[in-house]
Amino acid sequence: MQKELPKAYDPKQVEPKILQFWLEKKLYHAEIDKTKKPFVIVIPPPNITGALHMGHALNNTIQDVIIRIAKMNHFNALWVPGTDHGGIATQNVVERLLIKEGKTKHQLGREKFLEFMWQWRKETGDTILHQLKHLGCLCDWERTRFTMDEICSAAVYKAFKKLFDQKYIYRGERIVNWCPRCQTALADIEVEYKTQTDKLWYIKYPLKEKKGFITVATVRPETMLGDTAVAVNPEDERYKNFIGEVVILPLMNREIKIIADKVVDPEFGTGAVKVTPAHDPADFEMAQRHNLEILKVINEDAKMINVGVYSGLDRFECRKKVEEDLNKLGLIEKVEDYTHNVGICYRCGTVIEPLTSKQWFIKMKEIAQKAHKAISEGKVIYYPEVYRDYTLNWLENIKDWCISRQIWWGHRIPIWYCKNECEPFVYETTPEKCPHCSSKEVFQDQDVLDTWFSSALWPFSVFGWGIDENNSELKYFYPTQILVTGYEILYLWVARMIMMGLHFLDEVPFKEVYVHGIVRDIHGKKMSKSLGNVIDPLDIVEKYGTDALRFSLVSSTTAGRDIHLAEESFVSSRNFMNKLYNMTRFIMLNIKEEDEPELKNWLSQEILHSSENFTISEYWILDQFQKLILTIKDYYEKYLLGNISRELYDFIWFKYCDWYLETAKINLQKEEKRISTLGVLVYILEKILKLLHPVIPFFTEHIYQSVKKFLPQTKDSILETSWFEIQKIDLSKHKKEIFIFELIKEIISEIRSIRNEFKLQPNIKPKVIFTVEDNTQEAFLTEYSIYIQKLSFVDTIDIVNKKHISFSKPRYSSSAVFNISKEIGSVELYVLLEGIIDFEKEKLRLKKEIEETEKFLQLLESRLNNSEFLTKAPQEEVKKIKEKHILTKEKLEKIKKYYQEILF
RNA sequence: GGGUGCGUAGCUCAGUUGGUUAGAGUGCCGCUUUGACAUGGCGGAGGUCACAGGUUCAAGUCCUGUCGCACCCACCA
Repeated sequence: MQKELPKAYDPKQVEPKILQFWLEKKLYHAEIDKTKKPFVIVIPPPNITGALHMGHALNNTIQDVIIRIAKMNHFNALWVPGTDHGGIATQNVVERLLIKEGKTKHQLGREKFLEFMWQWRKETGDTILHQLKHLGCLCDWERTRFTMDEICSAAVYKAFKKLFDQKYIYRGERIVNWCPRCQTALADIEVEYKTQTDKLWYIKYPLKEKKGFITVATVRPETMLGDTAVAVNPEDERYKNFIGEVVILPLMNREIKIIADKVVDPEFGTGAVKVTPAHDPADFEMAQRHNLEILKVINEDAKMINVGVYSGLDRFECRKKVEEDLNKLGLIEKVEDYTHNVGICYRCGTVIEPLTSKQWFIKMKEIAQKAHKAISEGKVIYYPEVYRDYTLNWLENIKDWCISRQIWWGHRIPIWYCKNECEPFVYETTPEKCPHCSSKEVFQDQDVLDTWFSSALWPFSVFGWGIDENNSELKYFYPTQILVTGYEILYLWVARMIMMGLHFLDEVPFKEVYVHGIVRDIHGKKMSKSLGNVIDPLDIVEKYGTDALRFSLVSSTTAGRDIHLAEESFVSSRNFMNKLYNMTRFIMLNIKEEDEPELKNWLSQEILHSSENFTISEYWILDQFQKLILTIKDYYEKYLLGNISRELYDFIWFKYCDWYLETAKINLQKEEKRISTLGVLVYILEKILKLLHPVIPFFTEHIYQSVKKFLPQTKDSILETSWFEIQKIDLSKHKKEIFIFELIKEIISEIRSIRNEFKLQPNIKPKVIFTVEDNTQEAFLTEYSIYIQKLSFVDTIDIVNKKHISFSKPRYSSSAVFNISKEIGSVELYVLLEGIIDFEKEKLRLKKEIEETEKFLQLLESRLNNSEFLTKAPQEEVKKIKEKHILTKEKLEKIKKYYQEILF
């Protein structure tokens, strides 16, 4: 390293070069290697409409951390990237573009529109992958897939064909959420609910055989035109005699039956409910159970049909008309206000019309059971665990999957119909003739598959399952190791991958699922353009650097919880990068050129492992480092990546820099200590870099390249080294040194505190006196007083052995007592403040200290007076409290005595 | 309506299996340009751990209830 090093770290200088280096070395690429265990992640493919947002940044950073750790743990790590065609969402985006150009998709027609889609996908579809590359993501770019590319489409076709042949796929007239504006069925998940207050109408339906009425309540009177029954609860005493009776449906004058069904809530309304199977999901189910007629009275444009004079009216106009007509007939018993949820289209806000239509479904029950079993047996492990139970619960209540969508963008359903109404058949391309009647007039289903159908196959479609299910890549890389995802697509996607993986390959698609939360703003609100609270990851990269972005994201995560992000977080991470940079800079600037061979020699001879001849701060930092490693190991096993980052931050900043580095400065002054001090500095630096690398890859790679020349064993890239190495140094014989350094730290903090309390300017260096009671104490204080002197900015340190010299307490001073250990006893510290301090302030300070100490003593005594504590608490605990009690008591007496003296 | 999670310093959050006087970042106050770093250093103020009970020698941590917030599922006329 040059002498002229900038004082601040500049990621913009570093990141492009490092990225280039990785790409050129192809460190991202993995091939089949039977000597190594594979560790595979498939990316949750981002939608091609997407520009990178914070959610992507989080999701992919986590994956990158995991894949880099795997690589550094010497697995054959592979991360497969790709994008998703995104169905409705993408079609919408492009449709809006077209509208801006004054075109609609209907004007263009299907073929032209799709051409436009593909063109668009070609131009903008991979933007997000480029952005991920710059985020440092170590995806195998040579394996980039797209859900509608040849490889993945082959899988879609094969899966569809198999499911069809196995009779899992069926076509059914089912009730779906229909958006009359968008003209398509919507998945349940695509329906939003809005709370609104409407009128609840109580309508009297005349009985046919008897006199009187049965009254039903509804908020949608127009649907009564499609009623095919009235239902009551079988247990409802009021209506027991009505079951089986026939009523005359007003306005339509149709006869409909009164049936009994236990879903009817006797508490609601009148306890009797009108049944409109074609326009209400619950009623539809009832109709299935009771074999009711399903009468469609509202069409796809939300206009009334099959209802005589009402036909052609809009559903809301019709509502008014029905109300009027019922009023005229005197059939409205009463009207109440009623607040309820109304389903609306998540895209346009139009009120959803549930209606029946022909859709393709997959029978899910059997397939779900296999998944349920596998998850219960622990074949898929969820982090955090709660998500396993959510998934199991969902699988238990699974419904058939509606896989047809009335849009154009997607995999067109490979079903063909024949003019002669033969059985529909599956054919991948255009068939020449109907296989049943050989008619040449065949036409393909108009619909496309739900976008999640191809997503569900993703973990194996990317390895070419669709083309050859026995290919060697699939055999080697499948099942994958871990899937990283947000909890919002646990059912839509994750559960379905598990089901499809088990169904087609008889193996779960991944062994582990890492579930993370959603990135929100600082107040917990979702980031959205309309709220104006979006933080763009690209802006953050620009301002603070990629590593700062990554570090903030990773260290903010805690097991499955949402992240509340504020820009300050990135400032803090940027500062940490700078701290890291300057800490390295300090070490580099202290290594002279002529030191290099000696230093390298020192590091290679593993003198370290002999665990002799270190200073106390070195024993201490090596001990702290050992503890850090064990903690990290523990966290890694539970994938607590946030905790790992926070631990590293604390260790580096508050231990390595604040304390060890400061003492190292002192040791570097001593010629005989120079090399060993530099040695320990570099030893820990190297290991820190490796541990940090998965989270902040650019910075660590950059520094590694500079540190390399001192290291005995190196690789081209830090990625090729080991993430994790248990330290081989045995520190068990040096507990005493470690303990002493802790004590020295305390003493230094105390003196600093006293300095601040009396507002001593830095140029004022007071004298400090320690009183000790024996030679042991004297010896160690003498040995280490240099640390105290330098780090707390004091002039001289006198050590008075009370055995030999009589000692009278200095008048103007501030004191403290340090309990070294039971064996060694305690030492007293006096900071001489004569001529410097305000005497009155000192009295107040002492008074406060006495109060605090008394309070603490009381606490300890109350414990020791508790006989049950003495017998039931662990012995160690009791012993600790006892020791503490004795020492505190001594301390209190001393302070009190001193306080008396100072009062004259 | 059913379920889950959360409520700890002004703000955002850590806090393992219950065990000394509850921590960090940020903000605030004071001191500080000393040869790694002012994107820094040192010190400080600030918390009845939502509330009420209970279990325990001991509860931020376990149990019950209440209130508040968020989300998931269902969407029942």
